[in-house]
Amino acid sequence: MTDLGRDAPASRTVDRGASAYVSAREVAARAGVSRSAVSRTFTPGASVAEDTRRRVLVAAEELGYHVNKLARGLSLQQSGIVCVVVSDIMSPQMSRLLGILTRRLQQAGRVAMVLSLSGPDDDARLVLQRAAQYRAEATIVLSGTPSRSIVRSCLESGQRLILISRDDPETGPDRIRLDNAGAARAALLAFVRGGCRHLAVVTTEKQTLSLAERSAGFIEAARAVGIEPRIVSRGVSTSYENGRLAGTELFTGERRPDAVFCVNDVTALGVLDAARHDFGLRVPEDLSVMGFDNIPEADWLSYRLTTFDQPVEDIAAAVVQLVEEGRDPGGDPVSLSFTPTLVWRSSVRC
Amino acid sequence: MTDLGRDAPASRTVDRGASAYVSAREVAARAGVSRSAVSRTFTPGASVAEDTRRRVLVAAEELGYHVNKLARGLSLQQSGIVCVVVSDIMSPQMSRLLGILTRRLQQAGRVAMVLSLSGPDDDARLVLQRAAQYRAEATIVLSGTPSRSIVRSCLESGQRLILISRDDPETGPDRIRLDNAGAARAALLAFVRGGCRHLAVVTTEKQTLSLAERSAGFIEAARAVGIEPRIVSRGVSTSYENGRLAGTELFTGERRPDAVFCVNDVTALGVLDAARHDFGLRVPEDLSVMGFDNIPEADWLSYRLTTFDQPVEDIAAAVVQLVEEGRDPGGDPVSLSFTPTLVWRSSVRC
DNA sequence: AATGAATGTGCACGCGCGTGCAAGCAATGC
DNA sequence: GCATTGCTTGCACGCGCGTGCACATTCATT
Repeated sequence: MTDLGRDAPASRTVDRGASAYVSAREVAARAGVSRSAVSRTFTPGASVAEDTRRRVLVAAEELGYHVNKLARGLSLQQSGIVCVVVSDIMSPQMSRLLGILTRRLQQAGRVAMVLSLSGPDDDARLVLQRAAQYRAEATIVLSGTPSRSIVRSCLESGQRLILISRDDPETGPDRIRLDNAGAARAALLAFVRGGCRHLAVVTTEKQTLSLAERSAGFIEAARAVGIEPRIVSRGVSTSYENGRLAGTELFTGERRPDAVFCVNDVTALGVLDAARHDFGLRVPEDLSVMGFDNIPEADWLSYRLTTFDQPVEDIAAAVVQLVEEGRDPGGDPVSLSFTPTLVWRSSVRC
Repeated sequence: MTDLGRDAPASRTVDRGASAYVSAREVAARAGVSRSAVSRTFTPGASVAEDTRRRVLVAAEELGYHVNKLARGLSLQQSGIVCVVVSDIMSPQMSRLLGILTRRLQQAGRVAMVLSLSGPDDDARLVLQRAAQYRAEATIVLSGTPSRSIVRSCLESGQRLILISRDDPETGPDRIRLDNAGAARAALLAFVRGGCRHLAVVTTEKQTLSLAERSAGFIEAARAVGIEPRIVSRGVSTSYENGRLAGTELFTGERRPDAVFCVNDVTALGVLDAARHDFGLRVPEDLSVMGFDNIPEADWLSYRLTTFDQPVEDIAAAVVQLVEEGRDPGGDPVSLSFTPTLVWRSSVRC
């Protein structure tokens, strides 16, 4: 009565040295119940007698049993896996978003699978294919701009796609966006109010949607008040080094600007350092610099960069909610927009 | 002869709005072959006639089929999933390592599942449990210090554990370590050669193995040459803010140190900023500061921090190799050690 | 023409799990 | 005493896949 079926008549594949995970059948054998009972014990809401439940739990504990979520996902058709596509994890802003996202997904009972996008657009397809192979409940694209055909084929093959600050608005996937143009207008307004007239904008040669919106928004707003800003784009990615190079270019010639709007904090810090250390400019007396993202470094004493904060927590929360809701097949794709808030520090004259 | 079995008599579950992924059976029906043929087409090295192979590929393409790696993993007993346990993704060093790691894992045909460790040690168990549930081929622990009992129970339940700079050497899992003590000795030597005699070390109250080794190594080395360094530990985590606070404490009193060794770059930058901006000290004339990790920010113009570079690429490569090799059941756990290299910049007098 | 080898294909099983269905059992109502 | 109800439990099936085995087919060889 105590413990029958002591020796597990489980299977013949017992001696697998590597990854010898315990299966429910072995637990069942040890607990002297059927495998169904084990399964029910670990299924919330299933009907199991308190006695058997306890016996199963004891046996599971002793054997070190863990439900196989892969198999469970197979029958339930939901893996619990959410893929997150990123290219530059190292960048402070991306790692911030990624961190918050994984944490929240985890709290929601999901798990984040991070897919790195190495270089060109081409492997966007490979990465998304990977996501499909693991039957991701949703795929969140933080970096890279999958071509429209790729996006369509993903959607057709049953994948759930959530683009964050990616692509143009007319395609099919759910989208989360930032009011970049509005922020850029606010930036211009701040510069003008501070008395700056010689404006410049620093961006990169290869622009993503976000970056393009920011620079274009700034340029438009400037023109609307009769100012034609200088535009400097350096390098492919928004790095500190490219920011410094852009700054060097800006400050070398004659018409030195008195205010620079950077599409990105890291770039802005590069510009800032070039101004101070390479050209001996005083910020904000000689020069105002504004960034975007509000990365932690922007608050450091050496910089105190005025910038726009992305509501990362809200964005992550929205994404998780989208994932949890699921997607109704016929329904229109969701499109959410968030507003960055200006964080005043001391890199802009006011 | 062209295409028989046109309408897929697949299953009754066709109308699943959400995540309607295509299965091999439907592809088989469309291509007019058996499901085995489809399976073999996507299995490297399996025997398929060129003709059927093409037909299958066409059908798969049309239907948007992707092999279900969950199911494949179920029968092959290898999921391709590698879990990476991290707590502070936001920190530059962690995100650097994580980025390289995910990329290399991906190149090796694996996929990284990131598990965030929220706060206390307690949920280390929950997180590792999660890894087991997804039948991770290996679990790489970058943050958090799972208690020995947790580690043992993980190993017993068949999990493959790789600890990076974690735990003490006597437990069972594979380990990758850094020669922190050696680096600390080199740091001291550099200070002494630079003529510094009033030394200090900045660390945190809650130390991980790495941090403890660094501070202890420095202290020992200092005592070996007859110097008793001041020790300041601030806060729980190694953050910029805690570094700044530690710096404030160091520079406020009488016996101001002329050299500070920080267990961490981010902390060092906080100390540096406190020294320069809050106390008007000149670096390196009045004060030498050394950090650890060589994060990108350390190379920025405002800091130019002398620090130790972790061979992140090598570490990641070693981890991937460990994962690929598998673990022979009886064999001793692997233990690898790497050596950080001193990167000279201009925050230390020489 | 007959035989052997070689190649390709389908069948059926198992991987670990959830669950509908029916059978078992105890408790309750008449 | 019997019928009814409610709760457990085991059986059996399917989720999507890889693969051993047997069979069909083709081709070269004797």
